[in-house]
Amino acid sequence: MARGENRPVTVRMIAEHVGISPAAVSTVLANRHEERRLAPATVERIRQAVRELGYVPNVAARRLRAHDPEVRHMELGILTSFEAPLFLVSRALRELQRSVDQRTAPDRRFSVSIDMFHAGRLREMPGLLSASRYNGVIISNTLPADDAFLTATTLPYAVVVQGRRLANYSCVLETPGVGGRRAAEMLLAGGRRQPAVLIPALLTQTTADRAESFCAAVRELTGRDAARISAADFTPASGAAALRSHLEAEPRCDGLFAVTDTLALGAYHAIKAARRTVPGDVAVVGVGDHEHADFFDPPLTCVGPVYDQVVAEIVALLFNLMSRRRVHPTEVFVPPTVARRASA
Amino acid sequence: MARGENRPVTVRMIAEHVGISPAAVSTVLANRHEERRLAPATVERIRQAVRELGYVPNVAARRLRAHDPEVRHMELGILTSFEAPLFLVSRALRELQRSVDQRTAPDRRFSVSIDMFHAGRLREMPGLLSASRYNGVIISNTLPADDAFLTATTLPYAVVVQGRRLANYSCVLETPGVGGRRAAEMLLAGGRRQPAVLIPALLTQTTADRAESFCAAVRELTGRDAARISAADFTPASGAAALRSHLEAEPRCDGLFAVTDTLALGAYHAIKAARRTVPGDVAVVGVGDHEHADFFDPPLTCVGPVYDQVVAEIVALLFNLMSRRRVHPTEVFVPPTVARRASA
DNA sequence: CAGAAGAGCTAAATCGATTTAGGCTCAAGT
DNA sequence: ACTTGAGCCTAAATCGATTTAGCTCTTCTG
Repeated sequence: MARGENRPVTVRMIAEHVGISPAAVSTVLANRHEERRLAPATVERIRQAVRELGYVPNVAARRLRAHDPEVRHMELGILTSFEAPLFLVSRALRELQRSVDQRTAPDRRFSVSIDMFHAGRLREMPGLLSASRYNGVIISNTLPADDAFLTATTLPYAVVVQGRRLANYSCVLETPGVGGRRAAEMLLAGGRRQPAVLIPALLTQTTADRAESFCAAVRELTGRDAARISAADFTPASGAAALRSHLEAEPRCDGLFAVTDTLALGAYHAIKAARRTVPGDVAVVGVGDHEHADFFDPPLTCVGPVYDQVVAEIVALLFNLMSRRRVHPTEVFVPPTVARRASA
Repeated sequence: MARGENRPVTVRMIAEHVGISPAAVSTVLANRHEERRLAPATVERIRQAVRELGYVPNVAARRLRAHDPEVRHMELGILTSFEAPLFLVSRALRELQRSVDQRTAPDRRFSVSIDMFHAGRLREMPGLLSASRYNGVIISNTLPADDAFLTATTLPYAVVVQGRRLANYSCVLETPGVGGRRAAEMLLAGGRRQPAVLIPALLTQTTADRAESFCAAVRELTGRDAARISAADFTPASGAAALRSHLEAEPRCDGLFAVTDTLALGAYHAIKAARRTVPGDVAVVGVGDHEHADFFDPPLTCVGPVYDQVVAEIVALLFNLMSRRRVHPTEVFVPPTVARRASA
């Protein structure tokens, strides 16, 4: 395997290698050699060369040439991190697809895809800066490092950021300062005296805000500080581990705000393992408008924005940006609501 | 909004509209008019025209022109249906990304994205047939209609199909005929006399096989037929509803094989709502190597292939196909294993 | 007033693949 | 001997955007 000097293999290179025209190579690659009557021997030589040289088609070139010039094609993407739960993203995608299906016309088509980056390393995403991949994107689940990168950059296409405020970007997010407060109020109104918040080590802006507003509200309403329990990541396992330690250190803990549903699942496990009950011994409030929260045992009381509404706002904004009907960055806030179930 | 005769707006059209060269328009679009010293008035006229005409850049053209000719770019996709749970897909994506990160070199980059289709309507996916979107794809969660479409077609790029056998495609799937049998054996060995299987209305091939092999094994081992409980879809809610009816009609039901984890979650709910216990009154076996199954209450015993192994096989196959080291379709079977937990 | 400097813009090549129209050879038919 | 046709292949245009090299005109300098 030679490296370095070997540029990507093109149709032209194959043609030269075989001593034939690019047209013939293209014909074979498209499997149209029969109708175009290429000699079987030639076809074989071309195929051989294709294999030997390790040809990989350039999809951009193919698309450019192949597309119907009557149809305009819009490429939309949802960018999220590998580390984030895909669940919300899939709802966003579904909703985006719905909007897009409505707008699809004979002369107007859309492609929607999900792309993922490693949390905190959005800047390394290939093609992010080049405007050569998307007509518009939704960016979600960024960490502060990603936010800093975005703020320092201007992406040359339509962007809507979900779940955080960023200078110069259009953003859709939960009204800040409210979610955590609602959770705190619920727990305290339920007579809990030792409320704690369970958070992952890496916080997105919205998650951090939830934790902050929770702690602020607890302090304001009780004069004491809420415990902050830090889990290694978002998984139930790390949530369970973190809560287990906490319950040992602080046995009087009687109320919990878990900032993701996966952490809440782990928390349930730890609470039950410690032979306590939800909500009898420990009340739990989760986050979001989770489609499975009803099936937690007990069903999980949640605080969060109605997700469909968030997505609808995002999609509307994105299309306005792409059509340039809106030029300046806009912030849209969706207030969190409480879905009262059995856990608090 | 005129329709029909209006072809997509190109840079050239804007240039003609303004009475200037395409180069100038391109300069403005790239926001490089300062360094290239375009007159502010001209810039404004161009911007105006861009807005008026509703210009949408052609990303394929941009990419073709913009890319570094030293670097070969491979586009990989994971195709799955909107209706399927995204959870497994996200693991596949993560694993694919890992492989891809390893293979990334200065002269070799990859893009990986998830694309979704409506279950049963894969054929409507734009760009599927044209070879102008992907260098290689993994197709997952297809329904019989999609399978039929695929069998009748030859996609002009590397394809690996997950979870079903299709003529002329390379496939990776759970060893057929085994998973359901294991589930049946476990339930029967646990002394269950009235085992049932809970399935969604729309069955993928693997899911259907699990249900079949379960029923076959029950019949073989007991001489009686297992009950088939059909849920409207994959959601916990529909699983709960279906099982509720079943428990009313068939109160002696004491063992359940739920073919997806979401259905199992719904099943737990219905069983508890009927004031029965898992596994005391009803033992439950789920499917897969689910990262959250440990945190179900009680933890869910599962039958299924080790998912990481499945993904590893898929990725290996895909790369072999793309490099043309393997030309003929191959089938890879991954045997299901049992993860024994508390529910059965 | 010649020449330089700069402002403002354009022509044309280019990215990689596809496809249309047509060219050349040789054999068969008249 | 001349046409016809089949077989096999090529030249060149094309998709839409970007960029380099360079052109023209004005203004300023010495």
